[in-house]
Amino acid sequence: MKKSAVTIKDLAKELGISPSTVSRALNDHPDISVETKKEVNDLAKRLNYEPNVVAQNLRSQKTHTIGVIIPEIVHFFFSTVISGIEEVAYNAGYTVMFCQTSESYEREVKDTKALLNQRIDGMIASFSKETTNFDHFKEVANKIPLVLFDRETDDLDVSKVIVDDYYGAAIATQHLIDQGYSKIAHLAGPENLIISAERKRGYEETLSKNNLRITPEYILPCFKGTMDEGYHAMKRLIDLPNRPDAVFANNDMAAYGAMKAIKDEGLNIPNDIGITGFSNWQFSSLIDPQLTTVAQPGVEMGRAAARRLILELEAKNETPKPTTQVLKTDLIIRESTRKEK
Amino acid sequence: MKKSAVTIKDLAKELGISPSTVSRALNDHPDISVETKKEVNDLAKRLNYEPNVVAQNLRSQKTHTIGVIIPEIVHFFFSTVISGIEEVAYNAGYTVMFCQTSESYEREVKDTKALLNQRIDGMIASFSKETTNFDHFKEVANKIPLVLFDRETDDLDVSKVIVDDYYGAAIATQHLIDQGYSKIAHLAGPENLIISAERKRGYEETLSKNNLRITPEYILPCFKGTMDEGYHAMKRLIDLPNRPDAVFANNDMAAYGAMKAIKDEGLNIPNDIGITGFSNWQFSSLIDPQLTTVAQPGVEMGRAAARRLILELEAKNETPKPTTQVLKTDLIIRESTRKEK
DNA sequence: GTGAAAGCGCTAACAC
DNA sequence: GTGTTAGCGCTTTCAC
Repeated sequence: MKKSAVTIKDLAKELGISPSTVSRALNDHPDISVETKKEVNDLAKRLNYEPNVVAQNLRSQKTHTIGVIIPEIVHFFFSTVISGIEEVAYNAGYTVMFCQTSESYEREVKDTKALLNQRIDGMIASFSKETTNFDHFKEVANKIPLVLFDRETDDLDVSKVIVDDYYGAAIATQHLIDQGYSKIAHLAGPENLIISAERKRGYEETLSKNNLRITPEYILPCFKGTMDEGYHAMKRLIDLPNRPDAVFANNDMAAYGAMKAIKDEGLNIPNDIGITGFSNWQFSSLIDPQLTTVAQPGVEMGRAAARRLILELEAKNETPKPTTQVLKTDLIIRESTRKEK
Repeated sequence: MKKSAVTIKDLAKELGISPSTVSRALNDHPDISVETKKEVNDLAKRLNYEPNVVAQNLRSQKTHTIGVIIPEIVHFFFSTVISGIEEVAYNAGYTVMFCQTSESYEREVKDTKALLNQRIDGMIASFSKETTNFDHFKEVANKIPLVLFDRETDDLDVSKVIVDDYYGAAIATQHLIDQGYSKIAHLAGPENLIISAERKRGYEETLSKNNLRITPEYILPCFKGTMDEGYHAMKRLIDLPNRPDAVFANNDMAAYGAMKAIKDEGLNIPNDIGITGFSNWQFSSLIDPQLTTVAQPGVEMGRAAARRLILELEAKNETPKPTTQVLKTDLIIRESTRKEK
C-alpha cells in the first residue's frame, strides 16, 4: 500500500545532477539555469514529487503551523472564531493545529505544552473559565508569539483581540431602559473573566447614568452560562417581592433559560419582562420570541487574531509591541424587548 | 525573547556523556544504568528540556498527527464530530490538524494535498457536497489510512463510520404516519450524497410499506439545506391544490425554514402540518414548536472514526480490511409532530 | 551554474 | 553500559 515517497535524491540520481542543484531548481534559485530548472520541475511533476515538510521544518526551525487553544469546539461563538482563524491561516500558507480544553485548567496546561513540543510557530488562545494562573501561557509567550482572543487578562503582555464588552452591555442596558423597563436584573458571568466583569460594569454604569439604582438582589450568578442556571436564577428573580421587569443576561443560553422560566410562570415576554442576551448565538434568531442580543463578530475576531499572529511571526526586525484590538459589538434588536407601549 | 531550545547535545555536553546515551536514558532504554538515567532526567527537568518533535518525526517517519477534513466548522453536527475526534486522538497521543473545505471541491483537493505534505499519519474526512470525483482521496488512501465519516461513497474502499440514514428516515416517516398524517412531503438533500439518497429511500419505502402513494410533487429539492430553501419549498408545497399535511425534511435547518413558511401562512404546527427534521441540531429543542428530529450521534461518530483510524495506524501486521461502522439514529419526538387527535 | 559537505535534532545499528 | 557513526530529507555555505 504505502510506497515510500520520492525525495530530492531520487530526482538528482535520475537526472545525474546533485541534490543541492535539485533543491535550488525547485526553489527557483537565480543561479540555476533555465534548462536545469525545467528538467527538474518536469521530472518532479512526473514522479509526483512533494517536498517533505517535516524535513523542511527541521531545517528551517519553522513549522508554519499555528496552534489554537479553545475552551469548546461545540459552541457557536468559538466555532465561528476557529473558522476565521482557519481562513486567514490557510490563505497565508499556515496550517492549524488545535486543542480544546473543555474549560479545564489542567487540560489547558497540557495542551499548551503539547503544542509547544510540536514546535508551532505561534499560538492563538482563549483560556478556560477555570484559569486564574497564567504561567503556562507566559512560558508560551517566552518562546513564540501568542495572541489571546475574547477572554483576556492583564497578567499576559501579549496581543489581544477582544470585543467591546462594556459597550455591548451598555447599549443593551440602555436599550432596555429606552423601551421603558426600569427594574433591570443581570445574570452575571464568571468573575475571573474580564469579559464578564466588563459586561457587568457596562450594565451597572448605564443604570447609574440613567439614575436607576443598582439593586444587589437583581444580580445573580450564572457562571457556567447554561440554560439550567438561567432558568433557576430567573425563577428566583420572579419570586422576589419586587420582581424585575427586564433582564440583561451575560450570554444567550442563560437568557434562553430565563425565557423558559418566565413563560413557565405564565408571564409574557416582552410585555411583563423584557430580556436581552449576549453573543448572538445561532439559535437566538430562531426561538420564540426572538432574542434581542449583543452580536460578537466571531469570524472577524478569528481573522483579526490570525492576521495579528502572522504579522508578529513574519516581523523581520524585532518583535512588535503587543497591541489590543477591540472589535465593536452590535445590538441586535428582536422581539424579546419590543414591548407594546 | 526567543531562547533557542535545549537539545540532547546540550544535556550530553553538560554531563560529559554522549548524545545517544542521553537519548536512550530519556527513552528509558533497558541498557542504561539507573544512575545515568536519573542524572539525565534530572538535568533535563532542570534545564526544561523538551524533545523536538519535528526531529523525532523526521527520524521516525511518523508525525502522530491526524488530518481532518470537514465541510464546515460552524455547523453543529460537524463540530460535535470534531470534538469526538479530538478527544480520542488526544488521549491516544495524537495531534489533530484540520481544514475546512467550506463545501468546495477545489478547496478539498488542495486541503488533502496540503495535509499529505504535512506528512500526517492518517486522515479522517467528510467530503463536500460538490465532490463527485474522488481521485484526491484515492491518492490519500494509497499513502495513509483514511477513514470517512457521515458522507460516504462506494468509490473509496476505506473504512467508514456512518449513520443509519435509511433507518432514521424510516422511523421518522413511520412516526408521522402513526400520528395520523398521510400526505407526507419530503425536502430532499443533494443527490450525490448517499446520506440524502438513503434518507429519501427510507421515506419512500416507508410510505409504500404503509400503502401510501409516493407523490412526486411532494418531493422538493433542498440541496443546500438552508432555511431559505426550506421556506420557499414549503411555500410551494402549501400552494399545491392538494397540499401535504406533513413534511419530512432532510435536515433541521430546512425543516425550520419550512416551519416559518407554515406559520406565515397562518397554519398550525402540528395540527395543520406536522414536521420532522434530521440531525437534532442544538436549536431544534429551543424553537417553538420544538422540532421532532432524528438524532445523529456526532461525538460518538467522531470517536469511532478516530478509534478506527488509530487502530489502522497502529496495526502491526498488514493493513486491516476496511470496515463500515453504522451508528444507530434515534427519533427525538417533540412538539412539531404531537398532533391533537 | 553546479557539486560537496555540513547540519537541523534525534535515534538505532554497530562497536567495544 | 556507553560511545561512534550514520542517516531521516532538506537547504545552504563554501568551493570550483
